Amino acid sequence: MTDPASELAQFAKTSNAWPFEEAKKLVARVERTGQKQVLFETGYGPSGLPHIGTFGEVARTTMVRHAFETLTGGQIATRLLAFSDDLDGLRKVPDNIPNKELVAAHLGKPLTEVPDPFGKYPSFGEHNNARLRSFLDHFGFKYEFGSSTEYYTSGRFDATLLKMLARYDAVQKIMLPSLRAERASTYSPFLPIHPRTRIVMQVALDEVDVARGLIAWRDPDTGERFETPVTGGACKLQWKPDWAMRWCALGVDYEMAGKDLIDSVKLSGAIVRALDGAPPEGFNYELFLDENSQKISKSKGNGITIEQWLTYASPESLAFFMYWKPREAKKLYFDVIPRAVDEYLAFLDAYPRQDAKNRLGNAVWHIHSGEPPAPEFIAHEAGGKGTAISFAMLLNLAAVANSEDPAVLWGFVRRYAPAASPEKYPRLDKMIGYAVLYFRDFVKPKKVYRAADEVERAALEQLSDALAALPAEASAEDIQTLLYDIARPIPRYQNFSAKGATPERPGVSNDWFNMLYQVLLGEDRGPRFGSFAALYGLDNTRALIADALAGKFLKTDAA
RNA sequence: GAGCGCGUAGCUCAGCCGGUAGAGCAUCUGACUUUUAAUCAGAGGGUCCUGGGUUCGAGUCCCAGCGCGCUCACCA
Repeated sequence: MTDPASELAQFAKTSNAWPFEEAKKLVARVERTGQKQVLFETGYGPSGLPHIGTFGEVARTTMVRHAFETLTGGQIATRLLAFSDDLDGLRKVPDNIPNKELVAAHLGKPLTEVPDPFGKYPSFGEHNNARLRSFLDHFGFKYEFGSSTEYYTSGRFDATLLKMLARYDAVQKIMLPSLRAERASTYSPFLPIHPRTRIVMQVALDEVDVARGLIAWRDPDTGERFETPVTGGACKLQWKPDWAMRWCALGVDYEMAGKDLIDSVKLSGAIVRALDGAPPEGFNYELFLDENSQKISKSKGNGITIEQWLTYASPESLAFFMYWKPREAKKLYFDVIPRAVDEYLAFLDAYPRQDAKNRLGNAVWHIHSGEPPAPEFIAHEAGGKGTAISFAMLLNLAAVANSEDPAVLWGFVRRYAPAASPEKYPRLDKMIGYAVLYFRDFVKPKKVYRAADEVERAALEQLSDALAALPAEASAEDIQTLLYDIARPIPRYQNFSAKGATPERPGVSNDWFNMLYQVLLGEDRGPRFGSFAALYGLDNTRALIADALAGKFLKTDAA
């Protein structure tokens, strides 16, 4: 019998799309170990809010997960653990929170012991965990949430923690060469939580007592000596040993990380082996860069936020951005949005025409977990084949129409396809909404308007008066005729070589229309002006002329 | 110092398992002239960073180099 799932799996085996390449590593791992389940992990540091990188990591990991399920025909169970390192000590007060003094009084304590500055949760850590979960839920990711504090205190890590204590020397042998001398002298993989101040202590160890499962250390301020069990949440691990311990204790099979963590992955992997475990599969993706080609970091606040992206484009376009070439450094800034949208649409457009093998290499297959929606085609005439309307086209349209009103853009779309409507094309409708916002914020400010000279000024005033005399319901054709009649007597715009032109009734040259675009719209090209005025409204058009003549659009180079 | 990535038309980039070098934009030519460009037809444009190697054959694979960018080496 031909099981479609296994047929797909056969094609998947030869696919070189990166999620399959990644998933194949996991298939080899499963074949090696005979395990019946695969665990994916993504990490999260709850000292900040979830951001675009968090989205990228979960989205990409989900793509690998789905590729793996396809390769194995669903025979191996998969889990995705979104793990929050909320036992980590708070290092500094974030800028973007209220009640900073409240939080500042608890610096150094585990995030789950710092009060919530928003006053909604028992702790700051729990607040941010909740934000992470609602963030991931909002995008519909399937995952399980894990809290470091909960895992530590419940004893789930105890066995591995004791093992690390027993292998203390081996761990130090791995870690110390990676550190500078002054840091190495006090380095300990175990960070005891001070029993009185609750601060996560970074102190040199006095003694390692494997038999009793304890470490001994001294308070640097008072000199007082403490003995702390490494188990039960009394003690946390430095992050590289922590990562390794977690991989080992939970049996993590896959975790990806940015290229800034390449060395950390190596060190943590070595520690896992020292604990007789096997490090997970994974790969290093390139970092996102801001407009100046600098690494995007949450603390710097450069680049673009996920909210900003979603103001101007769909979540699918962002998922596409995450899919596309994860190993290449990419600028993550506003100007990449239109292209991401259009490439996504192009792949969506191609998908129905592709055979199974090519579909598996198509980004939209990975973005939509194997079930991309049908593309929306706008047909020029009933029964026509239709074309997909691109974001670039809409931006161009918004620019030449000079409009932030979706209804005006819809008017132009209907000129092309009379049967189109927001109800019939909901995704196009959304895209039009995105386009007008993008136009308003990024295109319009860069428009260059030209000042009208005396002849142009007179002609525009004449045009404005003539428009005022037209009935409000004047058709595009009526307006177009008016435009020609206004320009015809003006020598500058006369064109005697035009078809049907006579010396008594000259044609009108393109210069007339070009002037309208340059002075009124700040563009070298534009829509058929009669149609524009009809859609835009006669009063609005007159106001536009008045504003242009008043010099309101001219850049004042006051600097 | 170490690591990662990139280098293909004027610009932005594609190029899959090695088989005569591609697209969009830009440029140029032509068509259309109560016309709009969200149009139609066509053209030009390349030392695929350099040098070696493998191969019947290399933009593609391997080695070395050059250039550009980023990251790490304190914390996560």
